[in-house]
Amino acid sequence: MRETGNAHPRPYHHGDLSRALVDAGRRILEQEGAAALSLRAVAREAGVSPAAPYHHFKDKTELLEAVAHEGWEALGEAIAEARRTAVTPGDALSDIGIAYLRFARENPALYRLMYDTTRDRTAMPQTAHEDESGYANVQQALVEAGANPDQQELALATIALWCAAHGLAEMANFKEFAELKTAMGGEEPFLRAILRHYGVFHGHTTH
Amino acid sequence: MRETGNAHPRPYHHGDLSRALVDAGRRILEQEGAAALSLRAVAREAGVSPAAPYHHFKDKTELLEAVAHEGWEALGEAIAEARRTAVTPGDALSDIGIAYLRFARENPALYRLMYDTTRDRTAMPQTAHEDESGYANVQQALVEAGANPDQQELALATIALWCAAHGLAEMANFKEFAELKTAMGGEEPFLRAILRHYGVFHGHTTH
DNA sequence: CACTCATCTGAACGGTGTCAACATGATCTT
DNA sequence: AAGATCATGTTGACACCGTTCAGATGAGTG
Repeated sequence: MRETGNAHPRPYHHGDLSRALVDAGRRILEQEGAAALSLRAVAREAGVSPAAPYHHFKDKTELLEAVAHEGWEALGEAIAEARRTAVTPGDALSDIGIAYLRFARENPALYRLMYDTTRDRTAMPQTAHEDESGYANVQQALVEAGANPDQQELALATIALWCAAHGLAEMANFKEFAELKTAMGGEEPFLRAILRHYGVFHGHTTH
Repeated sequence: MRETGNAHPRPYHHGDLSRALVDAGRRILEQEGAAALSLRAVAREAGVSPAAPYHHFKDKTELLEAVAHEGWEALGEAIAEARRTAVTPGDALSDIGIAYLRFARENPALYRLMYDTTRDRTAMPQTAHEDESGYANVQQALVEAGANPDQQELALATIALWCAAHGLAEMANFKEFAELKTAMGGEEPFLRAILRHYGVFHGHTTH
């Protein structure tokens, strides 16, 4: 029942197949899109038979969840770094927002998969409840930016921000916004302007 | 090249098959979930061979777009009614938000399909640019609530609101929020509290 | 009536997720 | 060292999927 195993134990026949499968899944997802992400394609890419993955994941769903999990970790790191490198605590929130949106824009298929799988389970990703997670970082940044520290109010503010960022991430590249974007001098000003509408962002230092 | 045809012209063999197909698709979507929504299942449900739909839709995608289109119309009506029945212009915005969220909660599979198809086309639904659309209603409600009437600023505010509502709609039933919801006395107070965080909502009249 | 042509059917193709039966070989026990 | 164990991988099959194509059907038009 042990999970995946440690780093390089070079196990039985293939050599950490589960890892190879997840990597293959991620590559297919980024390069060929979600439509091409079939169990068989992943097995093909990893050089094994179509049935081999079933010794590591009970389902196609479970494989996809593993891929999504890596996505959540990467997103969490992007957020943590944005907070770490922010000039002032006041900048941190909008910098986090921009980092979040950049991640979604640079990994669109992965980002979408992440929310598809979490929605199917009607639960936040596991990482979202750990200390190093994106959620915790947003919450702390809120506190440092002077938000109401009451626990319930703080939870509401964090959720509100997260939802807004997610919605924006999914809609930001509608064609209809192109005109508005150029009128505002690019995509980042457009995004920052919308973030500012949520009332919690003050950031003006941009790059 | 004419679209679907009018109400009851009782055409060739089946009798407005395209309509029957869209209805079947919607029923399958609501009752059996998105995973069961196959072209063949829709044809089966409509009592027709698997190849028949191809005389009305060039693709499975095109069928799904037709289903999604009905969803956008229904959502637009829900928003229009919420605005119409709001007690004061100040209530309209939060009432619209609640109506939006209720629609998403009551038709989760349809709501998801709606955004899947629109995201694939990287374009807002057609309805979103018509006068009777949800977008226009939100924009007008914003004006009546005293928002900045500058056109660019107004567009930004509308987009910001729409994105926030969408993000909230997709995340609102994460298990992790259950505790917070009951602590606040139900789901609607929870939703209204989050909407209030977006700074544009004042509503307190609830039902 | 004969003709046309949109509409529907039947059968087929390659692709998919999944499973059961079998092969393989690393590790553990003796 | 030999043999047993058992996780791992393969082969082949099943049902279902989206899609296409040749042919049947039958409503409307001349």
